[in-house]
Amino acid sequence: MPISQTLSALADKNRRRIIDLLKKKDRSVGEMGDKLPITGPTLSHHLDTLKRAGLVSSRREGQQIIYSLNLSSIEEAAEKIMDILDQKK
Amino acid sequence: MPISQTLSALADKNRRRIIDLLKKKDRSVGEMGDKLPITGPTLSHHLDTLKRAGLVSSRREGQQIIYSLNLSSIEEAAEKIMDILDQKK
DNA sequence: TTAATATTTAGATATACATCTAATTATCTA
DNA sequence: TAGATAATTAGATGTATATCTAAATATTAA
Repeated sequence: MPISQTLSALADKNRRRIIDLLKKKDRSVGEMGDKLPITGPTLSHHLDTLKRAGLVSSRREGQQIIYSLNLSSIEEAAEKIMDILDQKK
Repeated sequence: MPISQTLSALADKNRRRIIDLLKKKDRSVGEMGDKLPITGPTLSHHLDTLKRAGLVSSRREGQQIIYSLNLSSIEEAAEKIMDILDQKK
């Protein structure tokens, strides 16, 4: 995944709040919407951004879509970012 | 420094190239300009962005402005980003 | 003090993005 | 199958940003 895309995805506060919510457990869009100061469509847009950046995944469960953190991608992102910031590189 | 600002600053490829150049040694604007595919004014704008994000500092030496990495801020940025991505948080 | 060099600032443009309301799609249930 | 619920898509708007050329500022040197 391009690092620019990962960093842009993380640069938005509401998207970081989504990531924080998903750290605790997988959640439906509606459940996250209750905890965020944005409308459903805006939340949907942010989830799409996180998904295209590879940071989250989704699955349908009945009427709901459940999102979860993509742990391996988060790990990979952390490594790439450390590479940028590592002075000894 | 707000983490959003740090991440936005790092999200641009040319700004990451600037950081890479400054890892090796302090450099003047002109020297960096020779190594980047952008005009002087665009470079100046990126340097300003990095400076406002606290990632670089500058000093005048004669006609030239010399930029350097702000190592403590880079360290702090790395910690904050790891906090975001740390699943156990 | 005039000319040359180095960098920034001003102003313009095109693109990306965060947000909203309204409309659409998908699923479940009565 | 009709209505209710969940989520996404469409379309609009305002703001931010990456880029450029041209102009302004700061320093040095002749």
